[in-house]
Amino acid sequence: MFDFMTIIKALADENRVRILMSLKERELCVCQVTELLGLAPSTVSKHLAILKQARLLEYRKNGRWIYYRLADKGKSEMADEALAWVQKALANDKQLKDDEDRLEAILKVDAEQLCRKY
Amino acid sequence: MFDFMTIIKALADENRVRILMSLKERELCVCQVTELLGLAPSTVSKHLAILKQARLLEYRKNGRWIYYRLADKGKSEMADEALAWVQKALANDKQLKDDEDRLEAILKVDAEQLCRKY
DNA sequence: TCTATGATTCGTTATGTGGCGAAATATGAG
DNA sequence: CTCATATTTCGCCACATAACGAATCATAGA
Repeated sequence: MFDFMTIIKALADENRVRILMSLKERELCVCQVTELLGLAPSTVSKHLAILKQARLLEYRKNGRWIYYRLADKGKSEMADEALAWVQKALANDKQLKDDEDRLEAILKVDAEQLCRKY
Repeated sequence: MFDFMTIIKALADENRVRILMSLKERELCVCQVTELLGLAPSTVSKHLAILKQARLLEYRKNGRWIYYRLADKGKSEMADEALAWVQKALANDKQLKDDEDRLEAILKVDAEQLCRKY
């Protein structure tokens, strides 16, 4: 029950759901997520930490950059099923399609240039 | 996205999840749910309203009693899948098994006698 | 080492939410 | 109608949480 509630509460914020969906096809560094959501870096960092705690995300470091991705499957069955459910439920969401389009543009900008804004 | 967030937020409270799971096999009137959770009737009523708004529950009136049940399938695909996911994820939850046991006892008491306490 | 920079942590503030009791509503019984 | 009772609505309080900016930490490069 505790693990389940941790996952549900992690999902119970629109910006965190947007993060999960933006990571469906690729990994992103924090500044790219920040650009997508239009929030302060500290806020995004907190959201990522909450998703990580729920075992919905993992990350890897590469120099000064930290790349987040959806959790690898098989580590937490509950997390796997939560992610599958969210993706299915929101597969055709219009707002998230907008995010996807804007993300395409963000990915075309050099990450180093993008981050320098903050 | 709005419907999805409404459902997720409805699920993001342990007492509301307990309500959903207690209704898995049967309908219950408000005072039975109140007895199960040990909360004030007004609080339970609010929780039920939130679940109803998310289309996870329906109800029927019978005299002074109002019986709540899980939403009939086929009305909201998102709600159907949410309920299926919750039930699968928590199928073996220990705390919820306790609820189930206590519910058995509550159901043996005449509902009229039970409600008179409040 | 020193500086620049990506990310996180901390402190604060505003808003949201769960809880209760009192009052209101609705329905059945007498 | 009047009273009892099952439920909901309302007003309030305590606590949780999302947001920001400032400060801190960590790492790469000069």
